[in-house]
Formats: sequence, C-alpha cells, structure tokens
Amino acid sequence: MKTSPAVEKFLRSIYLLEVRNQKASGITLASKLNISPAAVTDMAIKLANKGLIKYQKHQSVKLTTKGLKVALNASRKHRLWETFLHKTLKLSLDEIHIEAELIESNTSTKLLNMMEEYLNFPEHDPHGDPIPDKNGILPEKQKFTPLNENIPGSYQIGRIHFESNEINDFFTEYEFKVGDILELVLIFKMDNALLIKRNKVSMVISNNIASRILVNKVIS
Amino acid sequence: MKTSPAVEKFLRSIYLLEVRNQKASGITLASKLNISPAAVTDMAIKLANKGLIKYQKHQSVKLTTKGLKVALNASRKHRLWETFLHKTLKLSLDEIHIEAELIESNTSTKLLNMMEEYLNFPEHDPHGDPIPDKNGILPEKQKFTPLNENIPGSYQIGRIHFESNEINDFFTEYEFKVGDILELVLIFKMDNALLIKRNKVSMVISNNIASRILVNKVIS
DNA sequence: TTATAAAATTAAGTTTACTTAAAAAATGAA
DNA sequence: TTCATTTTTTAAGTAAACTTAATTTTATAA
Ligand SMILES: [Mn+2]
Ligand SMILES: [Mn+2]
Ligand SMILES: [Mn+2]
Ligand SMILES: [Mn+2]
Repeated sequence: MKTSPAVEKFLRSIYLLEVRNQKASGITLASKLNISPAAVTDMAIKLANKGLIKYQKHQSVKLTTKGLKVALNASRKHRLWETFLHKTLKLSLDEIHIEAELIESNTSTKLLNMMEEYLNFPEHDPHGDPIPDKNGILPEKQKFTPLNENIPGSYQIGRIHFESNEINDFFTEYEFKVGDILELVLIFKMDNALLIKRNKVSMVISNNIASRILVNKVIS
Repeated sequence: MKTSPAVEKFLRSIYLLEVRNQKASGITLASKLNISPAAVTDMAIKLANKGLIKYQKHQSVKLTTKGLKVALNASRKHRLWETFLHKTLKLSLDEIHIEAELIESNTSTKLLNMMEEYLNFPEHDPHGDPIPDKNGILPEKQKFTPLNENIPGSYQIGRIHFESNEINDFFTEYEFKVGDILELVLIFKMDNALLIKRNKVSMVISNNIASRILVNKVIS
C-alpha cells in the first residue's frame, strides 16, 4: 500500500490515540494534525473508501487491520528516525520529533532496515516508545504507570509522552529522560501538583506534566 | 527563501547543467526531471516571477544569483545525504542517489549541519562531486579530464558522473569508484571505444561511459 | 527557401491536501 | 426537555504540481 505523508500522519495519529484507549474524534485529530475539522472529515471519507479506517458520520474513526498495518509502519519509521537522530547525530530529545516528522514519510523500506541494523535493532526510541519490527510486531509491552498515580517513593522513568508541543518546553528545560530516577515526595491535595526530587534537587511539577511521565517502582 | 521539493529539484537540475556549460532547455529539464515540457514552462514562469531564474519565451532558462544560492544549498543537501548514506549506513554507490532524492528536500539546516559535522566536513561526495559549505562555497575545483579525452597511460578516477539512470547499471555492475586506478591501453579508431585495464583485468568500455569517468594522470 | 521536424507554449483539466463559512447534528447542563 | 455549546459535515474554493492535446514558434536539412 503506497501512502502519502498526509495519509501516514493521519493514520498514525489515530493509532496513537487508540493505543491509549482514547477516541479518535474529529476535533482531536484536527488539533493533533494542525488541520481544520473539515479537512479531517475529508480525509476520513477518502481513507474509509480505501479500507484503511472505519468511518461513520458523526462518530470517531477506527483503524482497520489494513490501516493499523500502515500506522505501525509509520510509527516504525518515526521511532527509528528519532532513535537515529538522537543516538547517532546527537540531536536533543526535544528536536528529534520534529526532525523525524519531516523526513520519515519519504524513507524507503531499504533505508529503514539499514538504519535499524546500524542501530542494532533497538526496541524503544529515546522517549521509551516501542518500535515495531519489520513485520509490525511490537516488543513485549512494559507495564509503566503515570507518575501522578503513584504513592511517595522511588521511581525510574520508563517512558515519556513527549508528543505534544505544550509539554515539550518543560522536558527540554529540565532534561528529564528515560532511565532517570525520581523520588516522589508528596502530592499536594490542593492542586494535585507533585513534589519530586531528582539528583537531590527538589521541584514541583503539575499533575498534567506528571501524567506524561511513565515510571516503574524502584526498590530502594 | 522557503522552497518546495519540486522547486529545489528544478533549480538543482538547471545548476547541474550550467556547471557543465550545458543549456537548460525545456526538453532537457523535462527529461531530467521526468515531467512534461508543459510542466517545465509552468514552473519556469513561476520561478522567474520569484526572481530565482531568468526566463524568456523559447529560450533556455538561467539561474539568478538568488536561484544559484538555492541550487547550491540543494546540492549541499543532496551530496551530504549521499555521503552519509554511503559512509555511515553502507548503502551502495548506485542506491544513494535515489534515497537521497527522497529525503533531502525536507532536511532542516540544523540536521544538515549536524550531519556535516558527524561526517567531519567532507569536501566531496562518494561520486567525487564537490559539497558546498554552509555559505554555499565550493571546495577548490579539481582539474579532471574525461577518460576518453586522454592518451594511453595510467589514470586515477577522481569523479564519476553518475547522475543519469542509463549509466547507473554499468557502474553498479563493474563497481568503478573514486580512487580506482585505470590503465588506458588504447582507443579504438572505429567506434572510439576504450580498452582499459583495472587490477590487471582488461575490458572495453564505450566512449559514452568513458566520458563520465573523470580522471587524473598518474605518474607510474 | 521552404517544408518538416523538434521544441516550447497555451489551454484545459486532474489530484491531493488543504482552507473558510455556513448549516446540521449531537451533547450536555439547566 | 429545551436551548446553547460543541462537534461534525457540507459546500465552495484555493494552491501546487502535475497531465494531455492542440497550437505556435524555432531550428534544420533538403
Ligand atoms: Mn515523536
Ligand atoms: Mn518518540
Ligand atoms: Mn546524486
Ligand atoms: Mn553525487
């Protein structure tokens, strides 16, 4: 299935929502893709006709098996590029997403596989997101919990939900990354903000930010 | 100047012709770019209006200073990508051109500079073509001659004019590359074909092929 | 010089990926 | 349950980058 950049981004957006059990509604997609709601309806009808999504008027769209395959491959491209840009070319965590988006769609399978080999078949990208293999198979799912849903204690960052511009600035500023150890001190009753410590430095982060940081309990 | 992939490829095509003192006529561009002559006229008018080329009806187009700047940057992208794909990702000499063409246009200046640094500021791509620096300055021009314009003797390949599909197959099959030493034995009077030796293996190559192999005399 | 071929242009149309504006449908709080 | 807000759709239109077909201009060779 030959697909354009726009189609791949559209399907990948749906995938990213579905994988987190969120509905792929018109406005959501419009805002994620930075296009008008009308453009979403437009594209939805086209892709439904190609059997890539299920679409019924006034309902959120859903990937078909065929559409999922395309979305997984698009994610594979995106995440391999991110990994490559970070590991090899030393681009920072907040730059790789944008740069990858620019190139990914025009990457051939050949080049992609060479890159994967060069990187030694990574299972996760620098944000901790899983990279599908060339058959679209994801590595075994890891069971992280959002930091804000935990009780005080020591945690290791396993994954960061970077893919939203608002959040980008924060993580860039503070350089949180996969592998970091965080000490959750307490969650404020008032606004649900979190008091945390990293490398002995204390800081308060909003509940929203904390919900993007997926962690594992560390036995300390 | 923000330019689309189509515009960059168009300007680069003109540049590649001009740099070899060839005219950028409509049919030539159409065939190089694989588009119709009508599309060439179309684009020519558009770019002339933007001050990127000089265009007069029924005459070959010419790059303006502004257009040359864009073309040089497009070449820079193309050749850095080719170098990168070859050196780092081990893609073969005949694959890099196509792969580079797919990605190059969407490469940010940032990424490009990181790549250049990673590659240690190469002056030439794997075909021997010069890479403009970030200010559009080319390395000092090397004075090669087409193999077919030489007399019998020993020569080293300095550059290969790969960028045409017909020739691709030949070079792929025989793996000629920059740096190789060739012994020119004789040029046949009849058809101007060349009898050459490489690693003690003799072969006859057409004059056309030989004209794409640029060489330096080797004192043997 | 003139006919013919080659090259370039013009005209009209297509596809993709959007846009804005208005209308319709769904949702949800009073 | 109704009315206001939100969401989605419809309608109409745009810009880029093409296409084909017909026409015009230029080049060239007899
Ligand atoms: Mn990303
Ligand atoms: Mn990622
Ligand atoms: Mn090339
Ligand atoms: Mn090259």
